[in-house]
Amino acid sequence: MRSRPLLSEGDLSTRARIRHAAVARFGRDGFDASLRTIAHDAGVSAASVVKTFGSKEALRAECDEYVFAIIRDSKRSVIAAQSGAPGAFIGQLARMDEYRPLIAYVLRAIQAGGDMARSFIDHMVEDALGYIADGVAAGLVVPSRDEEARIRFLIGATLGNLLLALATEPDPSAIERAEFWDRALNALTLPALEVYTEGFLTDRAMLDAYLLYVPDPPTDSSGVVA
Amino acid sequence: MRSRPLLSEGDLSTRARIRHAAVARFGRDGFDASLRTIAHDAGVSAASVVKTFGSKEALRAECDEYVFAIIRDSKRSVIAAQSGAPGAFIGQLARMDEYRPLIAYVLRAIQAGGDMARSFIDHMVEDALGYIADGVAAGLVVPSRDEEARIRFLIGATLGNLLLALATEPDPSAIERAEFWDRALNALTLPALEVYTEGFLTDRAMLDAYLLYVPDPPTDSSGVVA
DNA sequence: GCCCATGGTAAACGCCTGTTTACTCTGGTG
DNA sequence: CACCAGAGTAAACAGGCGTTTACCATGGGC
Repeated sequence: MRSRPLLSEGDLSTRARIRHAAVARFGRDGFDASLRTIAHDAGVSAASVVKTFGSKEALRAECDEYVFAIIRDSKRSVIAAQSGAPGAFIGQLARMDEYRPLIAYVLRAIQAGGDMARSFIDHMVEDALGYIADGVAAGLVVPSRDEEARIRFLIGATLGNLLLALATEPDPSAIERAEFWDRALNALTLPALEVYTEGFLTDRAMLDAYLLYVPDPPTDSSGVVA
Repeated sequence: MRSRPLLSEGDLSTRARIRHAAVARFGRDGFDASLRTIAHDAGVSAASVVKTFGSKEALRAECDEYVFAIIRDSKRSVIAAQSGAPGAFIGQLARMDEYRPLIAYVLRAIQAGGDMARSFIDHMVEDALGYIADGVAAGLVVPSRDEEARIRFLIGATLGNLLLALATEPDPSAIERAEFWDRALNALTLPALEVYTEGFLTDRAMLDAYLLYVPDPPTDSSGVVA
């Protein structure tokens, strides 16, 4: 019910101002960003950050929760656009000025790994399992021998390519600008649509050989085949 | 012409022993690993590392060069297996005990970004441009409207998925064990072969809409479309 | 008018980092 | 033997980090 639900700079409590600065700075520079830098961004002292949140780890946890919640909500808004590849909604959000810092934060969190990365990806997988099943039922999507493994692969392809774009970008401030995301997403869209629509290999030799080698698609959750 | 050309533990000069320890430790823990840890692994003092290499940055540079050179050479050995997706040879190498620390190192370097990551990926792209063109000419590979963009996407899909597996692995020592790579690679192989062989979307609507929206495939090297 | 809770800070603390300094040991040479 | 070059190290150093401590201001309740 807030009039400007995301990152508004002006009339915020100290706590919210620090959190805002932390999300932006973590997204820009990664989680090695120092408390003093964040404090400076927020216009307070480093001691004040610790006094407000208890510790850097607690600040990080609150940022995680904050960003995660907003992204989760926003997914419902753009869920109509979820007809494409799993993970593509990240790209849609990154094109919106107000969501861009949050997407940067999410990518940094995935890059850093840990529980946050795992649970975020798991959440995307669970989401995708639903609407991909719908796509298959509607005849829009080719069925797979292991739906979850395919979804993890496709999400990994999208996120992984974005991660690579992030890691190989020389200018650390580029991640804040729309131009960076336009460039990264445009480079991805055509080849992804090509490969997903027209395939990449013309004959089935490799797939059939692998299917022969591996007796059956796995039934456990990890997609591991013996 | 060395009898054991890669990482042999025993009869090495101090310089080689430190470099060996550094490659292994950087690959396991990333480049934040401390000089003291590496020195301890190599059985020397931290001062000795600096005295031998000049600085941590110089040690890192020598490790980069060393690993890069070996991977580059080894690619020629497994080039017969390069019939599959771009970047897949990384997976082949990771299954070999002697190359596994080097692959871990490369992934950490890509994760860390910077010049090393860029030049390594560029090198893979250049390689793939050649043999994918052959595949297209032989009728084994579907042609693309922008070959380089497709290759970057496919390489990013493979490397990105491995990066995600690395980042979401809770046990930091798992990366040294064959089981981790088997798990990660097995989870990737089936869905990749499926999508590359059978496609993912059944109709051309999205691709055609995008092709209509974007006037022409780009001719510049970056794959950027306006 | 007093007083205490609240919110904030400057300065210091302890720890870890890469690096430097001063020193010791060892082995080969004139 | 004398001696010097090279390899190696322990200990100290400077700087950055997250965090703690002691302190200051401000403002509402008795």
